[in-house]
Amino acid sequence: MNIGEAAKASGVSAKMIRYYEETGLIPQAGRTASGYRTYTTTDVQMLRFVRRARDLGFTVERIAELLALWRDRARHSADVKQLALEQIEGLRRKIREMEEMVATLEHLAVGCNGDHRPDCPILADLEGDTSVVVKLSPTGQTFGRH
Amino acid sequence: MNIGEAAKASGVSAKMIRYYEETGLIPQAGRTASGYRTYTTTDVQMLRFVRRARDLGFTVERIAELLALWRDRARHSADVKQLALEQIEGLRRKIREMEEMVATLEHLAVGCNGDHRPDCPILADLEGDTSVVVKLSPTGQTFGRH
DNA sequence: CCTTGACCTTCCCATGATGGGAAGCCCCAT
DNA sequence: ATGGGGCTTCCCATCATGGGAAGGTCAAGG
Repeated sequence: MNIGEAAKASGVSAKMIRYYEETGLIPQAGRTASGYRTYTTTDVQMLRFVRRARDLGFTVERIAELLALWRDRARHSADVKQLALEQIEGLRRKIREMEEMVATLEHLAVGCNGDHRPDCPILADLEGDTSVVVKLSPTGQTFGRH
Repeated sequence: MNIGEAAKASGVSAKMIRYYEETGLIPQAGRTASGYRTYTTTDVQMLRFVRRARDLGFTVERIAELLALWRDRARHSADVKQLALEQIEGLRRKIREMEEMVATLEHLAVGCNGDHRPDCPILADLEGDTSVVVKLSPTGQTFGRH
């Protein structure tokens, strides 16, 4: 099948399929006499694999490792699990960072009247050197002033 | 003061200060006769403002709006609050997405032995068309199979 | 058989925020 | 006056993705 069909069947855009091939994430596709790329159902399965891994937030670099393990029949499931756990770790770290941002913003927003007057603790905080950074305790309670 | 000092005082790298100036986020700095950029304490305050807003995850585009409000003495605090609430909204959305990824990965990881054997539900899921996507209910419980 | 429209190819450019590095000028202290 | 560190501009790279142009290909219908 052509790249367009493979794209539809895998959920990966034709643009990205070419990019993945160019960067070596996936092997070079077969070609027709006239130069069109051709894809087998196995190729589409691999593309779906990549797509799903992207949906789970893996970087292309990580996906290359996952694909290598996928192809390796003598793999150790421990290695796969390791990658998954590291991914969870990384996601959790980013989540925590963003939760801290949310907590700080909420803290500032509740103090803001939100009316026609100009006074606003949000701007005051951004401006001043008495910035509030709300840290999250493990219990989810907020505290701190910095 | 020179750009290096301003960078140290504001926490924004010299590279980024030039970039912000070039893209119009901040006004063009003054120059010495020989072409060096010069910064006043007011400029540094503005740079700190930008820095803090970045720390809260605002995009440069949003920060431009915040700076405009900051400079506008006739602003309505409602507009500032609006920006903050939208920012919270956006962060929450991303957090939710990542939490779903984490939930799915954890679900898959607990089913993986993590030993020397090759069998691994993580790869099986990525590969197959019986992919598990764990959706998060409002109570934090997990359910669903897709 | 030829046209038409949809598809494919490669190549270049852009995103957003950041950093690296080179070539060349400037400033200050010794 | 010399040396080292700071400044200038300019170009390139990141990461994953999309847009678009110029040109070749394929299949269906007149």
